[in-house]
Amino acid sequence: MSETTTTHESSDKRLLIIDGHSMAFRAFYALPAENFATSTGQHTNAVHGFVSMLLTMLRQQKPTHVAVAFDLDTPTFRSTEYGEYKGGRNKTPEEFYGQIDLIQQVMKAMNIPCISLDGYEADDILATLSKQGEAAGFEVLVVSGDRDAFQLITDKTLVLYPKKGISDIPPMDAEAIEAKYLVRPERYSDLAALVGESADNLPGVPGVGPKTAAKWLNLYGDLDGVLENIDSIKGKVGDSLREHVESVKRNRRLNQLLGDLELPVTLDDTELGTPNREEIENLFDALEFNTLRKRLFDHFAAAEEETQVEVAEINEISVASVAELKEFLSAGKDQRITVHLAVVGGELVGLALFRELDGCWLELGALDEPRRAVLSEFLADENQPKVLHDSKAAMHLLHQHGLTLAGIADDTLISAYLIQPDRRSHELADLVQYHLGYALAKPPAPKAGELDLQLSGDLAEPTLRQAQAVHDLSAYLDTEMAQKHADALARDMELPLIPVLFDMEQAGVAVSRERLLELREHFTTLVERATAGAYAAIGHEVNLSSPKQLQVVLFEELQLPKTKKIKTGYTTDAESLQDLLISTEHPFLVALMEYRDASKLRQTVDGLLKFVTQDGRIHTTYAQTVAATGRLSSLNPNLQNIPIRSEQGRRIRDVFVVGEGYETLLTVDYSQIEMRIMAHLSGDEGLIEAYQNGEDLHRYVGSRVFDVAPEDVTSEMRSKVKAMSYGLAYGLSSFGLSKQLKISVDEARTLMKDYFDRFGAVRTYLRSVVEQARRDGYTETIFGRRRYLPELNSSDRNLRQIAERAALNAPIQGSAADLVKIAMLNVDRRLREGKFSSRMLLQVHDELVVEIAPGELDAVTELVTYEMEHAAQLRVPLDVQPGTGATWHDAAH
DNA sequence: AGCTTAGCGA
DNA sequence: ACGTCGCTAAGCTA
Repeated sequence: MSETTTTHESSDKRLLIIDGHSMAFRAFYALPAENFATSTGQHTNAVHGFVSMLLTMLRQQKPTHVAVAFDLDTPTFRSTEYGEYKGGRNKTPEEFYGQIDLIQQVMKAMNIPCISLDGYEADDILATLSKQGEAAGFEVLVVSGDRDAFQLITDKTLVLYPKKGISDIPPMDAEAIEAKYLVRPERYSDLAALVGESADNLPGVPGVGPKTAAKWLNLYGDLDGVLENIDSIKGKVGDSLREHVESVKRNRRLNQLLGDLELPVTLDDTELGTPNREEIENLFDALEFNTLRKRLFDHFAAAEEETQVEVAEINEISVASVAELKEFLSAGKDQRITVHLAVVGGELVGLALFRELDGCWLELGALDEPRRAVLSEFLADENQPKVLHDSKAAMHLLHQHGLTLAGIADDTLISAYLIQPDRRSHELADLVQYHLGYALAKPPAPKAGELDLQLSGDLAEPTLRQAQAVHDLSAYLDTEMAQKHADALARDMELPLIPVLFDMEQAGVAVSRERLLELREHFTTLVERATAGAYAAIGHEVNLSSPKQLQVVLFEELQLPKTKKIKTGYTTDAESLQDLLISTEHPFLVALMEYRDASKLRQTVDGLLKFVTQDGRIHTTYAQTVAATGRLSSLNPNLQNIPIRSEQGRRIRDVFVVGEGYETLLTVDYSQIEMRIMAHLSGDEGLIEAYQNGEDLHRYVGSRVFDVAPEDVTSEMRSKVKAMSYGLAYGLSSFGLSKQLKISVDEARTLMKDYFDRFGAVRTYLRSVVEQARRDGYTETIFGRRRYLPELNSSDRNLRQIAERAALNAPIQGSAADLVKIAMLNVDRRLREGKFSSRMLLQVHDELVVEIAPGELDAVTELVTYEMEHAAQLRVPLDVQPGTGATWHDAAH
């Protein structure tokens, strides 16, 4: 019997349900009627807009099933109960007549079912279909301009609610509703009943707006609760509510959508097929739709070929004059504009701007001053939302040309990462292929050494194509993010962090080149000394950096005992060398280990020297979309792995110095952040109490595990429980613990049992994390960052166990990463608000390094300490330790 | 160019 | 087989 494993990455069935009248009206008002009429005088703007919008959604959302619901003119149970229902609406414009019928004809030709039901409204059909879809395992998208649809929002159902026009239709999920109306979607109808809905001619309680209604609902649970407690509501609004209670009850009856209707179609009937070509041809001939005809057939031709998705034509707009450029940019006011840079050999040469189907190309070298000024203002305008792929890199490139980038509304690199944090690459072309299903052409690469003057012209088309791809990806990934509840994380954490990281990278950290050179000499001397010693010990030369050659020396020449097996023979790693030294005391091993240590440190110093720039500083790059747990990583160079543990290694930290014009360096780091998160997540009373009482955690745990008084915990006991406590967060086994502590497996097992006997909630928590992740397909941090681990259900035991350890660790490491990011955002905000000149330079997972401007030390220390301690309210206090000094080493404590 | 081994950090 | 997440360098093989 075969078993299908469910993937949680994305559902393969997606149902798109459209409120036909609602969207037809949107389209009607978005396009001028006078521009869309056939030669016989039939207006077609609503039809055109509707079909265009539908095609855009098919392209962006890729539904597998589609249906359109329409109201009928006949009375509904609502108008029967309440004669004035939807009364008072303006008369339907004359130009609208006949267009609904035409839309239905197009739908029929496209083999998309139109559903109406006598006595009910389209909204009830949406409700019924979304319920059916959810039950059948679909991801459901409801397209409606009617707020009543919000009550349908669930984990699996989103509402696409048009903001304005037909191009900006953001997905609304529970978080979005809550942010806007302060109640969960399931309470939205209660709120609407109190507030009233003018579009339906349902008057609410006078004097009661969304804020008051939300306050009541959150106080009493729901509308029934409000009505039960109606007499305890004081003041004028209370009187008003009591006076209008009957209309509230009526409103609630009327705005409840019916999800259990008998429909004339089944879900299977809504499966998206191919259009009837002949019918479409005839219909579009009559409607005089030609560009739309091509778009429609291109779309379905591509869908049919599967691998070959046709991409919409780009309407390239000339921006040769200031007026044209202004026009392009202002036509998109309040609308997101995608910006994509063309880079040749690391140099910015031009950029493409794109919105919907319109795009323009600007070559930087050919830009006159007036247009440059317009572009510069556009890019820097915080209130002009922009969409990019890798906006931090773009900020650096633009900065080199004196341009500032702000107003980043979306970054597809971030979106793709939040949806699939385990993916190693999020390159644009890969994402387009994976999510949108077509191959994005690469811009022509320049021939080595020659800068072709024609090249810039050749770049316009591919760069516009890339901009279009970013635009389409953004729409698709935004929906995916909403579905996976990553939208708030993007909006409130990752996107705001981009400019903060940019500033840190731009600032860099000052280093003493002199000390680096001294250290290089020093470590070189040590390397040479160790090398000579090693050669002397064996009587000949050998490449001490070659594990392969070392294996020959150790295991053949010297006949030392074999170490742990690896692919290429036997390992020569530090731990094994140490073991060999203990058992054989061979002098070669001493020299080899000294060589390893010294050459590693020299290599670190050499690496740093390569990255010192003209300003005497090192500018690392933070990768925001690499670590699957949500951490940042640092590269070119990596400043998150500068040695600290060994005495010799620590000396490297002295080369990182306070910059000219600044007073000192401040470092602030979290104390035991991951253990505190473990205490919070597990809710273990013992751990929580220990932290709340400010005890030495490892001593406290040691006293419980070994059943002795805290003062009798020996340093050996303490280090054992410390290793165990940390190991637990990584999925440590008793075997691993025994190896680490060099004790027997039995002893390790007993140790763990004693630990869990005293801190049972930790075991319960760790088990529940894996269980939950196996069930849902993902783990989640305190702040809702998910990591998808499909291999928890793998039949390969090895893969499964790796995934289990990742599942144990991800919420802990990830929550810590979230906390630090929140702290960084708040520190950055307050440094700017307070007009401080001090600036954040480095983040090392649980530590922030700040360069302090003269006179600001006390205030900034206080500020950073406060924001790190208050990044979130956990069940245990967050403790941080500040330190200051002229070098990174001196600032550490 | 890509893999393997090694070692540094949280 | 046996603890998570990263980055870089060197040797070696292709």
